[in-house]
Amino acid sequence: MQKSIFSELNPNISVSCVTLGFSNDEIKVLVNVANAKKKKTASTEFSLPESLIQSDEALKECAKRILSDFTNPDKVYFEQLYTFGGLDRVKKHDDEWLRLLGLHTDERVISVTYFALLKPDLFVSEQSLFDKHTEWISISELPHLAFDQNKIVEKAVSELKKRLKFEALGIELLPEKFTLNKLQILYEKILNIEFDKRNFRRKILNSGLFVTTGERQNDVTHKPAEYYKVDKAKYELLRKGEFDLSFVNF
Amino acid sequence: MQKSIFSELNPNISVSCVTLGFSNDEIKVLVNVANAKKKKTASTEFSLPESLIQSDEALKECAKRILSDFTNPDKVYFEQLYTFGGLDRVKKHDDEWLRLLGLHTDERVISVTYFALLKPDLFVSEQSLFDKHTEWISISELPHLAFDQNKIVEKAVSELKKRLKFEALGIELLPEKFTLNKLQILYEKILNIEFDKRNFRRKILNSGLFVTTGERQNDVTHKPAEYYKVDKAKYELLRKGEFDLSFVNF
DNA sequence: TCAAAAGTGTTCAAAATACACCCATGT
DNA sequence: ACATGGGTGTATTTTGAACACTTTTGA
Repeated sequence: MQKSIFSELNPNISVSCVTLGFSNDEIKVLVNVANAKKKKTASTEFSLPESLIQSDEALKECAKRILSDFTNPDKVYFEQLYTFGGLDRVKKHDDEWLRLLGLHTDERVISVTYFALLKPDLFVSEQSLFDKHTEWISISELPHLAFDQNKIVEKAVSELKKRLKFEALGIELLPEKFTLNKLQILYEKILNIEFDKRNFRRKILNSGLFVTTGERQNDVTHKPAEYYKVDKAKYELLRKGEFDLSFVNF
Repeated sequence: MQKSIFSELNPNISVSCVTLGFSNDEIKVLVNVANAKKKKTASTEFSLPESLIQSDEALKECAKRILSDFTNPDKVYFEQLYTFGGLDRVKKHDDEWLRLLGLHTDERVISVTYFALLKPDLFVSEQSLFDKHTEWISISELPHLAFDQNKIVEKAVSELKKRLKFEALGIELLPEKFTLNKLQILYEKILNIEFDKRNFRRKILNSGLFVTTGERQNDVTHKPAEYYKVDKAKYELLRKGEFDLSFVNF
């Protein structure tokens, strides 16, 4: 962050982003690592990307600014999650982070959190992440994060879970084209349950939300799977509440 | 509000409350009326109860302080809804309201909104509400509210709708004892659909969440209905996610 | 005896679940 | 030829939806 931005920051309001992704069949979250260039120790400090808000900046713009560090915020699904505003938050803060953020322990800070879902093609490269001290960490092995951020991540994951059923939100984590098997694994990882392959496929296809691309895998050492994509028109209707997925019960 | 409180207010953060109730078989919302003592005109100003936050006050405490004007905040169900933080909000503000709140049009304000569900026995009297310039208004005939508050009310109602199915949240709007018919009307008004009486009763009773009190209506000019109540233990589990209502599909 | 709401069961259609084998590909 | 994941159908059970009459009370 440049000094010129710092000078306009509102010291009472910050925005944090929980960014979720799906790679190697795992749901992952993007975190900053304080001492990424040293080797990780018990005291390695992980934290969510965040920033104080600028005086003339809408909350949503602030979230975009944070996301723009590692993706194209205009192509990413994100929305507001929750606002944390207890008085005890600041006292729990790690001094190093406070300094990084330009905060004083005697100021009350409310944190507006956003959650973002990244399709794999919007990932920045691992090298670029490394340069930024940023890493993908699987939510099943999440370390302790700064402040009360573990709660925030939990909330984001539980929101994703809730909205998978009626809004099929999980597809925001998949590339444009995907096999039904990847989709099933995604659902299984988010919901933490396993599905029967035949029943899963039937329900998915009956929903009418997915259509085949006609393309198939190649260079795989087994029967190549067909690639599917989302029916964009139906997905739009679904997000607007004008299309009902409720007959598909996972 | 006293001056001593004003002096500690943070001018950038406000809290608003959407308070919902159920009376005369209608879902209602509690609003402040600017000129309650004059007769209502097209220019009558309605708005949600709100306040700037005090510098040393948690968001939740601020919501409680607002609610305490017309109910006992310790006995009321309430939770955070959404945070509005666009830059255009202030410019839309009505000057009179700005003055009441002690705001300046050139300050950015983010509004953290809460929604509260009041059981009928926690209502303050109509007279007391009148003295406070506060009224219950049916959500089906909601007038224009100040700022962007109509959106906030819509969001609260849609949250209630979403969570009726899996968390049975609607019962926070009912008294301790209620007939299954009242429960059905409540569900119908929230979801805006009608149910078959027999199917509704079967599903409700199969859910295991409701138990009979053994008491019946008296002084009614028809067959007296049985009073039911919530099985508190199961309701607790439900709220914690450890009890599943998903087999009851409304 | 009338009006008004309470309470109660069955039938039919749709959806969920459980379950096992053959297929296409690269090596 | 084999290892790997892809792809398919049926039978059973469970759940949802539609539907109409009798009961109890106060006036």
